Amino acid sequence: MGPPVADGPWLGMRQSMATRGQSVARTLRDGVLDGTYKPGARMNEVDISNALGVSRTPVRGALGVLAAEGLLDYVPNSGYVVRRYTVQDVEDVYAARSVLEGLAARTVAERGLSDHHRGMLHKVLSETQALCDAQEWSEEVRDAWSRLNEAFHEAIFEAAENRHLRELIGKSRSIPQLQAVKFRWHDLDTLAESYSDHLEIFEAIADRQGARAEYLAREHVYRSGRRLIANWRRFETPAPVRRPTRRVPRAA
Amino acid sequence: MGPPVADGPWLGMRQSMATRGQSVARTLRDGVLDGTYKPGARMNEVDISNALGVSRTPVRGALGVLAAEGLLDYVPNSGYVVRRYTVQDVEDVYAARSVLEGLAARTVAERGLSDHHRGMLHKVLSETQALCDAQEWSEEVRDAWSRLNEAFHEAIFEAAENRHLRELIGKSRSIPQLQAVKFRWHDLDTLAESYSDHLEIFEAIADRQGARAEYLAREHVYRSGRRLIANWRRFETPAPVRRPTRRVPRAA
DNA sequence: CCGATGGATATTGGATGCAATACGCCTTGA
DNA sequence: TCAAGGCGTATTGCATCCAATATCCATCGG
Repeated sequence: MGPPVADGPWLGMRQSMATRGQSVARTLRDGVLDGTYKPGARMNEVDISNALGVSRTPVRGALGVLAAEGLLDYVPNSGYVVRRYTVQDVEDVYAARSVLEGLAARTVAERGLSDHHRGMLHKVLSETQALCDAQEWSEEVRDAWSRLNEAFHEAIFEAAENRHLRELIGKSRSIPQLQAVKFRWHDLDTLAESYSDHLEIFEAIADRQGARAEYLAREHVYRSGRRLIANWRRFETPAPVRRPTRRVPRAA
Repeated sequence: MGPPVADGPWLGMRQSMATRGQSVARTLRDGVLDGTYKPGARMNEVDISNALGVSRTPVRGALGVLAAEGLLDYVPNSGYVVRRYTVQDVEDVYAARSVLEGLAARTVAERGLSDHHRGMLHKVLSETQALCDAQEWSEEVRDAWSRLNEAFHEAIFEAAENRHLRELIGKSRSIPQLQAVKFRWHDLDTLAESYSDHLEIFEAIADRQGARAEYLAREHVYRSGRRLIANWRRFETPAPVRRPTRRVPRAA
């Protein structure tokens, strides 16, 4: 691990990027979102450096960025800790998300759907309906539904053509452990319910019913939030018995 | 400027903070918001280091954070540039802000005002009324009004007790040059109009009229946004004649 | 006269070493 | 037995050095 490093295929990097710093940031961000790094966990710079095969410099940069994104808490001279979202936090996030998605839906309804976005939404809805009609439930179905749900909402944000709105929604979707918790308790009934919501939202948008689209989107997100909140506690990592201690005694 | 640095009173630092990195971040953030660093300007690490009397290390950290906050654009291997907000961007921001402030107002109306927040709002409104009644207009009046406006909205966010909402609103208020542009064209009429808006919002909240509070807040922010947008172009820095070039030839 | 090409150089990216800080633990005293 | 203080050490903060990269500019070829 000398200075030049010979640029081998860095193990631990999920994808090559422009700079090591960006690469590390992406790796750590994914890790926080999917629960690899659990809420309350200390982000030790040296450990991460060793794990990713880089020096502390890009790691420090990445940690600062993730803290600015709200994924980590930073305590000067102490370090970075994965931020813990309480049930209250999740409620707050979804309250905000619901009005933002409402805005997106209304905007698209008023602006009108382009053929491109109409096609995308139609495709997503068709596939979702197929999933519903199959009347089967499995890991694969759940993942497929997760992706379709993502795609539906994503298409609406994209059609709204509001850069700032995208950034805010992105922030609202960046919750530690969210990927690990979301959809975990879903079943065929909730799938059908969500599909029906999506269909109504789409029709309202297509019919350029701005106020109705906004209301439906808000309500849809609100209900999704309720489901998530009802299950959040069950997946919470246990409370921090001791305050996040600085040093973890090594095995040796 | 040797390694130990003897910790003198660093010139250029506006306030001492826990770490140099935080201090630099705050200084640069203020500079971007108040227009000291103009949109499109390159943030040269060496120049900033020299200006602030620190090494490049904390500067680099701060730049990464500001980029994550959306104040700077980052191009790998090229550097950081102050993000340029077009009229479209400002429209987008205010579209989002209006629904977020609407949410805040509705939340407070439904939750009910604590005595503390009721007192704060009352105080702010009284002072604003005094400002209106004086029927004078000056730099000082404008600044006072700016602060009172800030305080009014801030009190409502605080009363909403929604941490995430606060973060999102904060992001929506972080626009380069905003401090330099905002309120610049205001006069006694717009002051009176805004005061009247604030009063109505307050009364709706106090009367626990959630839907009405939401509507009024949305509309109020929307109108403020219209005013800002109408004047944004006039204060825009001229278009970048050449693409943001990497190197600026020195005088020597 | 204009476009391509190859240094020269400014600037960023990253690694390393050292200083500063805070935490854990042990000692000491009552 | 428990509280207070000091020491050792892990860890972060920062400065500096070197490598990598992109831009600029001069030169060259057409």
